[in-house]
Amino acid sequence: MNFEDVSLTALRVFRAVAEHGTFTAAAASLGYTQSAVSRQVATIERAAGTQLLQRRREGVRLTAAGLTVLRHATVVLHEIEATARELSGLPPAAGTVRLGWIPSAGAVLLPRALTELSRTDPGLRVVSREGTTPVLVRALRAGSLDLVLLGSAPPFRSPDTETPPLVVETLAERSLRLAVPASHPLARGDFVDVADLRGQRWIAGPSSGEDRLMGVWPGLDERSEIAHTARDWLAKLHLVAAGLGLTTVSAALTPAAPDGVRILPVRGGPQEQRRLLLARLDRPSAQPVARVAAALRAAALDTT
Amino acid sequence: MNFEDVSLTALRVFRAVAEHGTFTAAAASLGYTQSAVSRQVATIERAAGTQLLQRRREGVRLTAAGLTVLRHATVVLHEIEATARELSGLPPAAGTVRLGWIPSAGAVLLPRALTELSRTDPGLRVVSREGTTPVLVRALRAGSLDLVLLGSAPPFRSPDTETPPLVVETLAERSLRLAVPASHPLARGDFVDVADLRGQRWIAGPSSGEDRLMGVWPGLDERSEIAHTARDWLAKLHLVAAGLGLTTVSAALTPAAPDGVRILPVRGGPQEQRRLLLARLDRPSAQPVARVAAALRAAALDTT
DNA sequence: GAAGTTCATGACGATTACGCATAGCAGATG
DNA sequence: CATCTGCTATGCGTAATCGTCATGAACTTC
Repeated sequence: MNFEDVSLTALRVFRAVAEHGTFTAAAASLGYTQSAVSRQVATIERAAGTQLLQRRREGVRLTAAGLTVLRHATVVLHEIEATARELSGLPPAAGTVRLGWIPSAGAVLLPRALTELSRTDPGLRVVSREGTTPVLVRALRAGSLDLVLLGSAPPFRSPDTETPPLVVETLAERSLRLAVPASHPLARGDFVDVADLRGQRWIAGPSSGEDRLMGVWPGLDERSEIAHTARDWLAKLHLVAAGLGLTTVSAALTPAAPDGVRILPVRGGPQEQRRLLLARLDRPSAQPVARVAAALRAAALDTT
Repeated sequence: MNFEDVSLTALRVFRAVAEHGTFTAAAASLGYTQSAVSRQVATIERAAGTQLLQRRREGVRLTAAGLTVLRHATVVLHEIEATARELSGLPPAAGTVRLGWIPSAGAVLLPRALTELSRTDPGLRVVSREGTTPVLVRALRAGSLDLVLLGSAPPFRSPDTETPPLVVETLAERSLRLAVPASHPLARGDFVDVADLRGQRWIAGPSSGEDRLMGVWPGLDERSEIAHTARDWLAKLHLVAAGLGLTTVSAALTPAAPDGVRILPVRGGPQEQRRLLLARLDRPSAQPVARVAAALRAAALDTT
């Protein structure tokens, strides 16, 4: 079987798998069973004559050939969708930009950039969605997002190691700060000393994988007590406001801190920097995408 | 049924129909029966929700929607083929240019341009094929040719009236000439007077459609005797050499005239001009295509 | 070692796609 | 006017394909 005999269905299934990272999730997103996905992937791999996916316990990873297929598949499927749109008389819909963002970019940068955009480019339509870094990166590679806002911590590795590499731009570099209840003794000054952080109670992020101490000040070698874990920033900050613990927060979130929470720098330890990244594919960006990127860049400068 | 549900097979069939102009010819080129083609076209039209082809007695003609679909289909199919090539480890094969030409461009211009190209761009591969104007234009639109050499006579209408229009460039404008046997009384001078053309025997081209007098000097209102009809230039010119008749020929063919044939201008009538055109789609041309176009342009100037 | 992931696969029913044969239609030809 | 020769459309039977269900195998986590 030749690759030219693949079906569009197989390409769609493959794209969904690439985007969601597992057969099961892809199946759910398509309304198929996992079995159907498995067969379609087997078929397309037979057609390609090579493995396109490395099966690993936690899901799949694209091989080099898989990336090649994905690159072409996104073009093909996009073209089909564009044909359908044109035939139904709709405009080319080239004005819509799809943006992905991590939660910590959603409270300040995103609304500012979008507000500004709606003033300067009222014709531009932006649809956005939140997600974790791996989810957003996969969606970007699968062609279902045009731009992605990501975070990065030292040693500032690239968000993925695939080829071709993503085009990544640093929008801002901010120091990591501490969210402290206004009523807390530590909140009296304009900064906190790292020595005072031992023995505090912490509100951590969801313990996902390696960086399981997200939310706890880095480098505290003593066993820190994690009192609560939460993913949502509003919840985290209100837990802090209620005096239930401390948490780390990017300086960029300062303007969004609710009453009862102070965002303070920490002195005495190594500089803890966090970067906000804007990533896209290495294809030439359409003009509306470039406008949104520019607005995000401007908004990031604004919040300095 | 939505257009997004079309199959690649349907797109391929549709492209073949657009290229060959009839269901039957498309079926033959694909190794299908006419029945299968008819069904696939019906399916894709149902998916598109509109007629894509006007059925006429002599074949089909694309509607506006049909052109839209064709445009996208060529992209999609090209992308699939590129994927197949990449997966089999071959280079992107971006160095191959597909050129179409009408017979009168094949004897002089084509070999000159290709010889020159093989000297200046040895890495460039050109595959070419001969065809009639409508066949070549359809093949160009269907994406199976990159460049097409065409002829044009007054009133120099565009080779087709579809949208988007083809990008057409005039490579040369030559006067129409007369091929005369060297032994013929008319061959004594350096030109022929139009008055002497009455009552001659002619070697015409195949009587296809409107321009059924191709080969006979235009404007001879009397009934001219067509002694032979031939499509092939070598045959035509050797029929002339054997004294079996006269025929018209573009001045560009002069260097290719065999012994026993003189190519002479005709005086006394209106100027009969013929243009050699180079046509391509309105998409931006890849660099190798531009090289070939440049070589053709240069060769056309050379043969002035 | 039990439970919960992951992907793979045999069996089955519904759909689809093809070729064959034939019908319908319009212009050319005698 | 009848026939012939292009063209496309369609009824029918067969063979391949696709998706679900149910189950299995490999592996991590508790």
